[in-house]
Amino acid sequence: MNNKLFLSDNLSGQKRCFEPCRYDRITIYACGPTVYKVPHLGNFRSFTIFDTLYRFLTYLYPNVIYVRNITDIDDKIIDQARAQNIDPKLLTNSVIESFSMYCEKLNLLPPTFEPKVTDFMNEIIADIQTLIINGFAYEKSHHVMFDTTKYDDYRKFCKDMNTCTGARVEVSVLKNNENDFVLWKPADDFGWDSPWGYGRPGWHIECTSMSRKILGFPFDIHCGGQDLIFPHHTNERAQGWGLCKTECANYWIHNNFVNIDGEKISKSLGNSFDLEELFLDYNPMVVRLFLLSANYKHPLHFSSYAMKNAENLYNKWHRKCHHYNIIGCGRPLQSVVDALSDDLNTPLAITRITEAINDQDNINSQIDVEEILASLDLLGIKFYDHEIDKEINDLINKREIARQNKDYVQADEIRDVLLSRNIVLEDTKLGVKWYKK
RNA sequence: GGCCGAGUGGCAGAAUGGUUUAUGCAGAGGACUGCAAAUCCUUGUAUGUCGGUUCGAUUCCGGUCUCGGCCUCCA
Repeated sequence: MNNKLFLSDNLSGQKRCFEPCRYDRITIYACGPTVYKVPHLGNFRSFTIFDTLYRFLTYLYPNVIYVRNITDIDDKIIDQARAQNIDPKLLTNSVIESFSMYCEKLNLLPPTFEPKVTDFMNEIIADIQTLIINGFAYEKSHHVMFDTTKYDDYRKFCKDMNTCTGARVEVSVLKNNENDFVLWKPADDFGWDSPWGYGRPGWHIECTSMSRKILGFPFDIHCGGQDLIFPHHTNERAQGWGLCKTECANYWIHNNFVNIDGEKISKSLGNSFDLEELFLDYNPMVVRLFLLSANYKHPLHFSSYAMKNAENLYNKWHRKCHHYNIIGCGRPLQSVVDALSDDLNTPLAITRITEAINDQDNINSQIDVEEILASLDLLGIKFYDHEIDKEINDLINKREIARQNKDYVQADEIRDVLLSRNIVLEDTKLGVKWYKK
């Protein structure tokens, strides 16, 4: 492997050279959505970043297994379903459908596995039993709690974090220790039978059971939003250790948030908005480019100005490249590979692509065009398909005839018609070019 | 209160112990165009603050200020 990949591992707090467990089987797990509501732009930043990581790992290694789960049982799902007076399954299916549609629009590759929690209930129950047997969990009033004092390394993620004085914590009487957390809890309805009664799993055990079953411990990379560091990933480590006496993952990657008006976008803050609204104004590829325009560890500020920036850049790329529809051949630019190798530096990769595109000589060279297109593919950026092109090209040809006849009225009419469909024309010495606004 | 992260031009956002600090957008002037658009050429503006290390720091270290995040809902 010529290119060494460096990743900021949050557990060690250091940027480390990536050494996979096995070169022939790279394993990566990303915490996916809880489907009580369609994920918002901030959620999709995470999925887009890890999709890009998946794409890059796939470029570097022959076989990459990418797992992104779907949490389809949870208190919020129950609450939301009750509020709408519908079956939770109906709710989750509908949200999953929208989620999949947005994933497709944003050109997120399907993960190798996309497990649902409800399909892993046997594994979850078995894992909780194992934790009890191994002495890491205790049963109390039909609950099963994880005993955090049994795991010496519990605080590695959050070192000296004071968990007591934060005010938001109410220590339940069920807990033997303040950090203990729920593995299983009783449920009135929407539950499963278990040795501890009818109930459902706590939030953290599901990812442990699914990742262990599908990937095995330790797998290579565990990723998610930075709000998951504590408690979710902290507790996953504890559970993994309790089950297997091993780390569950070798690298922990966390992305920063999308901010709007100086605050993170969040479902609970109520400042999130549906991607559908965004897609009315912007091409999904513009949204993807925006989401990759900042380093994943840094906050990304959402504004119409920032979106406009991304749109302008995308249009520029499109204008220069979309006529070269070459797919699946060529290697990406070395400069782009270098940028991504350094902790997935997507803003720098975007810069490198722009530099290459700005260099007219490159555009005249077929091989370099392929390099640019392969680089765009690494970032998951694509242009349009030929079907639409044909209709547009027909109109453009009609307008060219009008222009040759100096019938500028008709020529401008056609241009306006296309413009109303957000197609912008350019008359160049090499012919007419168009791009989509 | 504890812990973590971030402060770069009008905006977004990279990089770097050193003669000239990207890239894109926006601005100004010019070329080109049936009109445009795009493109090309020219062009101005920045490293929160105070110290320290150094021949030299925006970059390393320390203080400080500001902002954001986590502290059992969260990507």
